[in-house]
Amino acid sequence: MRSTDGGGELENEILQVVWSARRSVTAEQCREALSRPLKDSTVRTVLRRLEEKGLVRHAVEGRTFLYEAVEQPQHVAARAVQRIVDRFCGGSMEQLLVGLVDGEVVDGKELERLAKKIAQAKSKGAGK
Amino acid sequence: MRSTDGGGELENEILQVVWSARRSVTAEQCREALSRPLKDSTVRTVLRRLEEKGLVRHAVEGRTFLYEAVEQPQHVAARAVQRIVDRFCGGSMEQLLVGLVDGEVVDGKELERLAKKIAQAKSKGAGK
DNA sequence: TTGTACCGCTACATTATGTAACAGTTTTCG
DNA sequence: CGAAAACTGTTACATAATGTAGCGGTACAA
Repeated sequence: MRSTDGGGELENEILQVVWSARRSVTAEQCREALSRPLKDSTVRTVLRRLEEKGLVRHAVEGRTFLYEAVEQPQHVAARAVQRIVDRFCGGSMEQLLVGLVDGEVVDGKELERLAKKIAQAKSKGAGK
Repeated sequence: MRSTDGGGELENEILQVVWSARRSVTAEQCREALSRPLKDSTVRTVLRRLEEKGLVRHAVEGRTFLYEAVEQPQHVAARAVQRIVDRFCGGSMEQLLVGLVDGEVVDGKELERLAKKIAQAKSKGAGK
């Protein structure tokens, strides 16, 4: 296995479904939530793979598997970004940010505003 | 082809070599720069694939191919981050930043400091 | 002219991913 | 009770990306 990311497109779609569920979902519910009509075995296979990757886990309710996400999407995103920083920015978060602004992925001023906002929220919310 | 990223490990290593070169490199120079002993045909194949992905280009000097990077690593990183934001953060850069701070990939204060620094540098350096 | 240095093309194994069939086991309903 | 339904476990197979090379052709150097 290459990474602990969402990997392929279908895996990603199903992961989104799991995340969008208030609490947990069954394979069948996932299947219904998808746009394309896929066989239930297909959905179950993908869910199993996501579980192997540690992205979802399941509990057993009666005979049914109830899947739920292990991490919040932002955390998965954070880990992915960490890898990017390591791979392409020599581990420098600053270089990444410069690249983001430079590549117009985010506006400089906007980035500053968000950073300030987040830092404040962080300091206020008493470090757990 | 799945993406325009660095893809696999070897592709990434070779891409790093190209980036680390002051100007351009030959397949042979790449090969020498790698830790593992690989056949030159292997290195050339990977360079060709990187070129197909638009990550490097080559010029011909005499009979030799001189490879150079098309984009700066930060730009490739920026594109990768954009995809992550789309996939895992509903397109919200703010959510990503929150995730980064929350996941301790970067400290809140540090992020703020960097953002400020970058915004300033940006405004000063007159719009390109 | 004979290596050598290089390139173009082809090949092949492994892994990730999409997609599904089938078999086995409980419930459930007529 | 017996068959259909609902679920899971297992296995399969095709396509793509990637790692890793082999070979054959050609131009250039000694």
